[in-house]
Amino acid sequence: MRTQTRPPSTGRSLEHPDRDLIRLEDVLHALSDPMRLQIVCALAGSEGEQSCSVFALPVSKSTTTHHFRVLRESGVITQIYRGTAKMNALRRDDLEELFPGLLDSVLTGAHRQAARLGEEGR
Amino acid sequence: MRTQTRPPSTGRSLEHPDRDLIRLEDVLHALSDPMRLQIVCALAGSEGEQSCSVFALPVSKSTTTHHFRVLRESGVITQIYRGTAKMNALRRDDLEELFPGLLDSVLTGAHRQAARLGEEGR
DNA sequence: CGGTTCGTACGATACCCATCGTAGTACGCC
DNA sequence: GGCGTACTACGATGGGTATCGTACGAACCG
Repeated sequence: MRTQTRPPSTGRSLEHPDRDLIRLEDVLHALSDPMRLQIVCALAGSEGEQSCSVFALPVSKSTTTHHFRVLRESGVITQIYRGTAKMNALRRDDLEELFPGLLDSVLTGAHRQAARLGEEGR
Repeated sequence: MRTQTRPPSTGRSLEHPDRDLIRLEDVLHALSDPMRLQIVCALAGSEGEQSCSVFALPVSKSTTTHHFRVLRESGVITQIYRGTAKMNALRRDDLEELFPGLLDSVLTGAHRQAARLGEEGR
């Protein structure tokens, strides 16, 4: 893996809940928004970190920031600044430890639903 | 199974979404409320139907009605009138068909979280 | 340094929703 | 018929939240 070109994280830091403080209700709520579910599916489909801007969501930048914050504060993703970009990654291990199988079943369900609705249900 | 003493359903009917119209976002939203998650856990713990009143939720009757309606309209439970009571049951088969493993992982996650938080996290 | 890119902060807005109380309906039973 | 139980309908209320635009900050590049 080519990690040598990845810029180091910068001074700015972001609050993340400790694993033991992640609550199932908050995770479910975070995933219950179509926009955020789409983000999570995209993150799961690509290994490693993705910047906020690669998703091209059909909402304003402010709204995008809002959704990523909800995902981070609920414990679904980690975020870190690298240069001007903010990189996002799923907290797969933490979620699997706390709620075994949950993330996978949500991702599978989302995938099946997209197929069932003919991709129009976005 | 003793079904002979169960009163038949009465004339009043209730709207339920067809299986194919159940949406993952709606299910996740329904489950993201602590009160409703508690209801679902209780329903899962007891086989068959349960009336609305056996749960003794710490909210008013109107609010209880509201939560059961959200669960029904999102496709998580079925409801049917039997005499004066309204009986509730999980739509296990439909959910399993649409979103395999989802309900089980949520239930398991809720159970583990309750244990982790020492039952105080209700 | 100046410009560009990426993301944030803040206020506004409109909508959603969890909660309640009160009044009412449906059903079973006496 | 009259009563009690179980649940509903409706309106109100307060808090949450998805959305936007605008103005700002932080880092990189030339």
